[in-house]
Amino acid sequence: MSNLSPEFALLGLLAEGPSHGYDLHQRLVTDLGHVWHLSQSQAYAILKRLEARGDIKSHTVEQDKLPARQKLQLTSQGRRRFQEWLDGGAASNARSIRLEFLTRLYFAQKNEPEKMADIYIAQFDQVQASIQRLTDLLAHLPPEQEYNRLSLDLRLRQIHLICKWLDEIKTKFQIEVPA
Amino acid sequence: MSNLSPEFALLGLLAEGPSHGYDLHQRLVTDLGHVWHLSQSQAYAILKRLEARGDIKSHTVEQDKLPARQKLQLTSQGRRRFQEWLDGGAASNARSIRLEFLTRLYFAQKNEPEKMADIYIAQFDQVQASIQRLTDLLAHLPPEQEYNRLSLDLRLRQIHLICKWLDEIKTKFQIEVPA
DNA sequence: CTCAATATACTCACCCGATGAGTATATCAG
DNA sequence: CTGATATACTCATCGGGTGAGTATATTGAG
Repeated sequence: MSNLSPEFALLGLLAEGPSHGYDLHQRLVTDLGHVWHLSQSQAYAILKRLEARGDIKSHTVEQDKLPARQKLQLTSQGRRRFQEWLDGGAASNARSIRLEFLTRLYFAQKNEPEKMADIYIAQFDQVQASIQRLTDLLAHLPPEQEYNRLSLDLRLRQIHLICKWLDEIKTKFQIEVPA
Repeated sequence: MSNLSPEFALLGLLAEGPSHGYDLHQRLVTDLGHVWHLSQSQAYAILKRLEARGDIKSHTVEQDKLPARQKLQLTSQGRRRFQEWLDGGAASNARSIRLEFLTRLYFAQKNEPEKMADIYIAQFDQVQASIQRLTDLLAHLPPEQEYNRLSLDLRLRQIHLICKWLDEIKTKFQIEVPA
């Protein structure tokens, strides 16, 4: 998968009730516009793909005066895929943590706040694993590889930074983590 | 452009002398494999595009035993484009700084070390501008936009981190910056 | 000696991400 | 009444990225 588009964010918005492309795009921009940057046309493209995959189904609704809409609904498969994404994974690099973790938290807070702790913990564990992986890589990197070293070094520090940021999020949302 | 592929890295390697796809890919992986992650097929795809654009020209060279090669050379346009990239721009977000700035520095150190300071300064200035931009955005963000705020906040901190990292690079390479 | 792994060199089919422009109608403010 | 903004969606085009396939040559382990 290694999915870095707001595909699941759209699925999640649609999980709150049937809607249509224009509206989903608007809502995503309003609520998560500084998380995901999504053009209108790209939103439609993703929705089309989701429909082709069977996560969404659509039918045309005529309107009195405005152009017809494609009313979209989640299929049960789509709902399952969204739940699996929400419960299942955790992102592993800086960018995808910012995007995916925040999106997971957003939907959890809205719909099932009791899940926030699980999401937090899964992400925290993943971050620890990344620190381990990058530290090992750095330790075994031949010393003459200066530029590779600088790159890995920055990545490692970025992950450490995310650790601190996660900790503040834990406090902010009063997430209880078992010792 | 907002180009986030190792296009210019390939151009830069070719600037050191005519070569062919397989070799360029190998060298990129060896020297900058933890900066750019580039599959072989993607390397060929980029080279093809560069040829279509007229930055590269190729001709077939038969070999005794091994498969024929497409020998690649920079055109004068390609050389110019590479120089413009090297001298011209500076990346503005965390990821592209890691990728592009390090790549610029790599080629400068190899071929024209006196340029390192200019590249450093251009990047530093760009980072200051990003800090300004993100700080302003955050200041004007409505307080109810929690998730947008968290995202911008992380981005801002990442840029601050890069500031420190840049400073260490300055020391490491003994770059002299006028006050 | 032989066979399998590795190296050389490149191609192809496919999908996803992203932009920018275009289309058409409706409403609202000045 | 006119021009900006909102509603609603389409299309062409490009670039990024994967995974598998093709074909031959060399090397090394048993």
